Amino acid sequence: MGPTIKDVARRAEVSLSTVSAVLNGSAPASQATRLKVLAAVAELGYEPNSQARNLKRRRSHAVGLIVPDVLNPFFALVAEGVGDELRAHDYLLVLCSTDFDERREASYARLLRATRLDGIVHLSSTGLPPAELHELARISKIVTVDERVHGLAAPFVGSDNRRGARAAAELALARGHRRFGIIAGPTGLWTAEQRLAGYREALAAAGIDPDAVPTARGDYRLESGRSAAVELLPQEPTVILAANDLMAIGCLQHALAAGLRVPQDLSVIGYDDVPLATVVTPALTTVRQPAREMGRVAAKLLLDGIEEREVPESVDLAPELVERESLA
Amino acid sequence: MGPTIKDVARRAEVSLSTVSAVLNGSAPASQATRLKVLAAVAELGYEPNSQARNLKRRRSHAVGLIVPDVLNPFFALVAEGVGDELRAHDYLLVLCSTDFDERREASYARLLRATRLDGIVHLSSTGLPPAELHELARISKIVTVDERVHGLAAPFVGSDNRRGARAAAELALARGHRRFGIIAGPTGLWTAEQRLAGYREALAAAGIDPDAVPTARGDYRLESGRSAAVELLPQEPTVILAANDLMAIGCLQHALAAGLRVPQDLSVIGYDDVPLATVVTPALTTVRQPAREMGRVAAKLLLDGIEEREVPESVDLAPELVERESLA
DNA sequence: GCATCACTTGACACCGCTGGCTCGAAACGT
DNA sequence: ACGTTTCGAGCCAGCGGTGTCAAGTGATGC
Repeated sequence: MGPTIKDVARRAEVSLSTVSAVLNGSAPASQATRLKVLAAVAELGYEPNSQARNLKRRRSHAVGLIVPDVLNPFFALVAEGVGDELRAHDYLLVLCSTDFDERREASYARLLRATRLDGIVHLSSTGLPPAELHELARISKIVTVDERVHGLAAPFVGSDNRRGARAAAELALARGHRRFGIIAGPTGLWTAEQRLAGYREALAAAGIDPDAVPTARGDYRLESGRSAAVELLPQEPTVILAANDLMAIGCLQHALAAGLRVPQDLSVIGYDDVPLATVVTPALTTVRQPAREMGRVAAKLLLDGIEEREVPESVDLAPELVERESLA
Repeated sequence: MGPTIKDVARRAEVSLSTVSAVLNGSAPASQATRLKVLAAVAELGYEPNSQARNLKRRRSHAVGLIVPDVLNPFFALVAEGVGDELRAHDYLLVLCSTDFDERREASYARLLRATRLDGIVHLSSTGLPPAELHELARISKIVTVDERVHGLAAPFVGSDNRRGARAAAELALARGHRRFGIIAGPTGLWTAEQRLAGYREALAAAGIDPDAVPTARGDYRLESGRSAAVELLPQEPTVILAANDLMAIGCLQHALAAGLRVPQDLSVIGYDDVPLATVVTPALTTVRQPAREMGRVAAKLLLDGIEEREVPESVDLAPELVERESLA
């Protein structure tokens, strides 16, 4: 075992509390004692045991991040943002990847509850988290990101998905497209519904009946974009609006494989602007969500809450259209 | 605050230690008391405070993962593997993303040292970690993954990079290629050097002088693959061997942009087999590293070490050639 | 009916650190 | 010169558990 505060006290020939006081600056100390203590700390290579400190202070100086899947670059970006903010404040990040599995999420919620984390950043994949999470939320600070969660009274950080989607549709309209196809996200997910609503709103405003637009549902994963394309292409749209980039790319691949030229024969617009969007050919025109920033802000809100500062009910970041090559 | 073991004891009308004994099974208890205790736990919704338990037991039931960048899908896969294994044993995962910055790595090492984690999984980006990490390694269990670390006496989990690279080069040779270009990884990195050695070995065995093969260095990132391509293409190779997929893709993009057809005019072989490899067009022929498995094994080794079981010095997983479309 | 034994149960001393409170001494005021 | 304030340092009681150890219980055997 490493040296304890007791060893330091003995070595510096002062009492335990004096060492503690010097190290935390929690009580005044004379220059002489301070020096003695610091010298002893250095000689011993003493490092305070944060378990003991946390127990006493009833804090853990750590926050959990519940996320469906770190392989998804959007989530990974959010995670990075959260991590950046936490590191800046010397908080630890406990990563919980649920792999879209509700049972795992529940078991994590239990684990985190026992762990007495100071707070949780929650990124839902279902919009309807298990009962355990509500339980956790009652005793722990929590903030939700990106996906609104039903019945969870927690600060929310996201972007205006409806507006972003509307902008995407309007751009396509402005380019002269009239034959649309839509790949929506999973039913019940707030982001998915908002984006769909945004698309439909813009189309309706341009005099196109949204109900007449071929619409397929995907699950936000690449593969589901492919299947959606299979469904949509026979209707011969000139542009497909996809609720996220991964599905847009799946769609793109299927279209390419089917011999269509993109964007000449078919245009595709994604959503999120994940790094991947620039590496596919043609590079994806999409709506940028400031994912890293969302993570950062969420962490900041959480830290504010933990340190009993005022926290806004919700903060919305602005989505931003980014034009690349997949729209003609 | 939530209920403590004291509250449970009072409610069940037994002593503190009885509750503890029942909950941990550390001492025999009659069926009757057990039931009383369990009932009280359920009624109160009691959850043991793991901070207190950890302090007493001198364990944290958490391990740290030091990784350069979770956005890199290879690292993310390793992280998933580590996370899977840890979750199965109810260990927490503390994520430390260093963003390739040695100062950050050092500051994480200090933070982790104070935190008394049970162990560390370390994935180096430099092969030469800061002094703080060596310090940390002295007092903490640690296992390294993928990248060998100089002067760190810790179990290692990786794959045989030399063999994988040789296999890639041999495949190209078998397809009749004679004009090679190589994009190597950063100097000083074990994986990079091993892969380069593997390529050269195979070429030499086929009677090609490795020193005469145009070779560029990249930093494992996509952009560096592009610049390497700029350097290499004028030499008119028919195939380029890249030390990882990201650089291979960068190279691919540049080649495509320069009007070359892949694989007809130029073949490209990557390394790692990240998920991205299948989404680019043409899909990348590459050498698969079992990243998730590596993470899982590393975590397993670490857990074994923590629980004082026998741990092998090093475990090597087998790389595997995966043929797709980028090789003609 | 009483001693013995196997089994339970409860008291208590920590784990390492914090912080309120007390105490002594020096510095100040009148 | 004495009482009062001030400030630095030490004592000690926790934080919420765990696990050892000794005492207590009921059942059993003679």
